[in-house]
Amino acid sequence: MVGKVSERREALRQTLVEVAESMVAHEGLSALRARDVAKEAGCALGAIYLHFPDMDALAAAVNARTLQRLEGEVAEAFEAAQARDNPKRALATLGTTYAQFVWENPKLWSAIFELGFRQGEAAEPPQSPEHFRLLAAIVAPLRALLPDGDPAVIEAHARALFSAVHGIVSLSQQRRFMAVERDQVAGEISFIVNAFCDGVSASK
Amino acid sequence: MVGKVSERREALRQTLVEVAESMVAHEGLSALRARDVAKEAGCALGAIYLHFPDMDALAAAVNARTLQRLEGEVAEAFEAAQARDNPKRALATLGTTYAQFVWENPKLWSAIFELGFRQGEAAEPPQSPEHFRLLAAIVAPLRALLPDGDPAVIEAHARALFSAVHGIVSLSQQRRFMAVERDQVAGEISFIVNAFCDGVSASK
DNA sequence: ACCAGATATTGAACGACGTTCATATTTATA
DNA sequence: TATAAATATGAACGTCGTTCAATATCTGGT
Repeated sequence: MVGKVSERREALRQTLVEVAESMVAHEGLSALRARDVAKEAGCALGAIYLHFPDMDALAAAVNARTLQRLEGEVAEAFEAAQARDNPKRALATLGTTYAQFVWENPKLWSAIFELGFRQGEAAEPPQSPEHFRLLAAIVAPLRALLPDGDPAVIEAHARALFSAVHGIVSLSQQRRFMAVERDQVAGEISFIVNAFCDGVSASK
Repeated sequence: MVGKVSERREALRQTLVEVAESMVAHEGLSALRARDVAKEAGCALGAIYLHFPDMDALAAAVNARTLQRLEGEVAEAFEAAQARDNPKRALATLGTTYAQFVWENPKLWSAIFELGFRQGEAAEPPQSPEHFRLLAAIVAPLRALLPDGDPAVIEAHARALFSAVHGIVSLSQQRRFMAVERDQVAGEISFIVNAFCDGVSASK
């Protein structure tokens, strides 16, 4: 009728992910219900399971999209801010862009970790192009600060720096534990990034 | 029969929390089932709701215990490592002790954030004695590094430093996103703590 | 010691959920 | 068009958290 079978199959898969993404973005991961998704996507309840083994897999598809957007946006802003002679400033952009993304997409971002906790440890590290792009964007200015550094060490530092920024943003957004006040986040991120850079330079 | 009513009431409440804690510690928060708790605690299903408004409240009681233990242990190791003339070393102990607690109690620790995500933003900041003790333990060496610093700024730095360590440990334990490899965590925590301290000193 | 009235406890029943699978429908092939 | 294969359906199932009418227990006045 409307097209080839494989096309309609793929179209429904896309629709399911988009519907699910909208629900997670507006109501949170816990509001992602199979019956609601089916109704909104205009298919039968069981049809979801022709495209995804279970609801967690659908949620994972939503999370993969979010992660790609996040990594893409951060890497982009990061690269745009690359002043060749100012790696500190470039790295500070990492933090503020990450924080901004989290504030603009709090429930999509939460869903990534909510599902992660539910599924325990990840079996394999992320391997998307966006992920490598983001990692490379952090490694580049670190290499400028530490020209003779072991690449493996520099990558470990890059991961640690990103994780540190993630920790500040994460606890602040949840307002739990040892959270930094919201209006102090940007300042503290700059502070820690600058100190980190100075530490990198000094260890050379 | 066995004692006054109020005593038995309180005893059952304790039993419920202990049973729930054991379940979360061994099987994770998602394995905390009302019927299992009731059976294990030797009470009726409905009896749980005489002590807690819902299962999330029982989980929250477990989490409060975990958080107290965590904050207590970290603060203790932290204070024990206080070499008056070596605030860097003292602060590095913060990170390693936190990481060790997470590795020894992965599911109890996960439950704190799993429930947190489920319940959205916290309404009020934590106020337990252990929390203030931990905060004070971090503030003290920072004040040594920054004797004339504004107390509010120092507290913000303390929260940011803890959050940064939390981010490194958290992503590493989940093995997700930009996780630091497990055997590099201690080194990266030391690195970031040292750089942070140098940054604090330099900003004076 | 007895017995109401108050209080505490029980567990069957309810509704919502993810998931399954016998059935119905649509599509591809001859 | 006839027939087999592939695809979609949604009622039904089992498992949750939660409720509440029914039951058991306790308490204080006689």
